[in-house]
Amino acid sequence: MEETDRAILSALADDGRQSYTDLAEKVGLSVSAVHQRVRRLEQRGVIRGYAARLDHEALGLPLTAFVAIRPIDPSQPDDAPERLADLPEIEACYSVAGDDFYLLLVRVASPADLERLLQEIRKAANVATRTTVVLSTPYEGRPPQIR
Amino acid sequence: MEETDRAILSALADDGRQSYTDLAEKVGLSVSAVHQRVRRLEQRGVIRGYAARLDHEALGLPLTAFVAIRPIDPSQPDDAPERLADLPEIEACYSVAGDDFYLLLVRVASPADLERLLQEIRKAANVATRTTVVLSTPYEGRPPQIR
DNA sequence: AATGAAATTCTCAAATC
DNA sequence: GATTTGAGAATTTCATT
Repeated sequence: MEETDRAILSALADDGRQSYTDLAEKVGLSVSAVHQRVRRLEQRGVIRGYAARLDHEALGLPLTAFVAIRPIDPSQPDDAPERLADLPEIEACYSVAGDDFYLLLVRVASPADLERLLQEIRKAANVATRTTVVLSTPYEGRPPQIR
Repeated sequence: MEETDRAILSALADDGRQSYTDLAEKVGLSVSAVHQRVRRLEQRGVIRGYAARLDHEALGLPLTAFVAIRPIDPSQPDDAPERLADLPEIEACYSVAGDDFYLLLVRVASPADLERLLQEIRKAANVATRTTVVLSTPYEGRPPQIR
């Protein structure tokens, strides 16, 4: 990874909607050179896309939790991620080493909604759940180390 | 939250860099009406910003882990998040209910780097760590439920 | 990687519903 | 109060050097 590309990626991680004009000034290249580099980073898959960063609280989803899940019957096929994929409260699903099989990151409006979601998760994937409620989020979504 | 705003937020969560022209077509309004709504959503803090979604593997950070931390000495002031804030491998820090105090999401290049990072975390914040390695990520960063 | 030019988009005013 | 129209400014995009 080259110096200029790193600068471009850092700038776009911080503000994904800034103009190529601004980007060009920051990295010290012409607009078209920056444009070409961004195109290449997109095509190489280093940049996977762009997303608005939305405020969960403002969207009415102030409650975040981690839900560790484990199959009730470990002999059954393990297709929990697919079975849970259309529950929109689930932001992420990680397959993990250790006692549990998957770790889910979920966002809900209230404890009542969390209770309902946990029931849905257990039913949909035939799993036991262990939930860790998030009390506050000192920081989240920080840009990855670019080197 | 109004129907049109929800459509705008969904579209921008999916592609944060699309033009107002495209957005306007999707939500069935004029370009300037969409522009004004987006401005308002930004000012209200519903849209907190825009970010490029970067590929950790392409950036040379193929190893993800969750690190639960707990103070060695619970009588000391609890300022772990600030003490850990300048470790760039830490993408997120959640304060959680339960046995642990904080849950960190970290990205590193290798098991050796994870080992080094854990030592740094323990030293910087005077904490014990319990680490859960992520084996794969069925999905991550899905858009929040917008209603 | 830079230049230059055409096509598109952004931005903001005033007018309209 | 929200949306549309219209026009000038800025940006994106691409061919050429």
